[in-house]
Amino acid sequence: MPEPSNRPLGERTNFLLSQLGFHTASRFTERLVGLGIQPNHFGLLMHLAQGEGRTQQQLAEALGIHRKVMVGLLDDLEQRGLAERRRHPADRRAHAIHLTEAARTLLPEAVAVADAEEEELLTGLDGDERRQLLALLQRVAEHSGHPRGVHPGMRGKIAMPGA
Amino acid sequence: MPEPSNRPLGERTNFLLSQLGFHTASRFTERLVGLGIQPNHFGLLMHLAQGEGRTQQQLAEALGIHRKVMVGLLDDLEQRGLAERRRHPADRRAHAIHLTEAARTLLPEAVAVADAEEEELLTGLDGDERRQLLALLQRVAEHSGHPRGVHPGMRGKIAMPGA
DNA sequence: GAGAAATTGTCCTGTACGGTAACAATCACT
DNA sequence: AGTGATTGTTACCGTACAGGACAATTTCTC
Repeated sequence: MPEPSNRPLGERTNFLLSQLGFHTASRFTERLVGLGIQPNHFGLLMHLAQGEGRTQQQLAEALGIHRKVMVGLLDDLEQRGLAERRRHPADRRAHAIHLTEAARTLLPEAVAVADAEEEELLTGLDGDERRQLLALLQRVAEHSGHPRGVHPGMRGKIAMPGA
Repeated sequence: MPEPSNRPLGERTNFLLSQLGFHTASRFTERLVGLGIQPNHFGLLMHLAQGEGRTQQQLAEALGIHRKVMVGLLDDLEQRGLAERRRHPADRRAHAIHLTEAARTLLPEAVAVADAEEEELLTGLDGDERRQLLALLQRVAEHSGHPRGVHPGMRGKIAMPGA
């Protein structure tokens, strides 16, 4: 076994990733409050935007969460007027999930919030450095074995300090 | 307001940071189970290692958490035989927190776990790329305004999928 | 086709956790 | 000496998550 290194936490890539990831997520959560949704709602909406009519089960599987959680998420979205459960044309047990017009209006705003968050986070890096960082993170993410664009924190709301 | 970009989540730096940060933290949590502690315990131990005898209040302040949480953390550590509350020499209300010998044995093992986690995470990047990534993350962290080496997730255990 | 097994969405229950308020003991200031 | 502030702790409450159970339907098996 290699002997443990003496680096402080602030010089460890894994610690920095966790720290910054938590920081961004919290910030994003705060900024989304104005739109009346949470990050996991945003993730679900994004997923729905690229393919409607799927069942709750399919959605849950794609996002790596349990069906039960999807029930709650869709309850939220439906009450918020952003999604609707229609009858599934082929399976009368299942629901076909669709976005509403309101969702199509809100989604770009949420994306703009994400853009603003990213911009604020990356202040201090120039264009080249941003591209470098993005590319490196993509390589690491690729190797981590996670499905692309699926956030492991979807199983549960992201903790928001001081809220 | 700039128009929202159409990039998928997997091409957004903030999303990748959050995704990877969550991933590493979960992995670290899992790996730490063998040592009988959690990441927030680890953070506290690391902090204690570079200065014992402080009061719970001082520790809580340094780590950005509430006194009440520190009570629970120290209860855990004390029960685990890793820290002890001694009488404070100057203030009879306060406790002076010290590490035990067991902690001094365990801490390097925990650091080794962190090292192993980092190594696994960064497989796929060569030495130069690792240095680049670390430097970029440090710059971003510097600008984020967080105290160095303090994890915002200390206020609460990091969620561990599937546990 | 008829019955058995699996699937979908939902609900209920227990459990754990975070945050607020309150408390006794002690210190600091006047 | 007395009043207010500080330290550590406990009790309380509301929320969130995992597990199992459930009716309605589909799919498989014979």
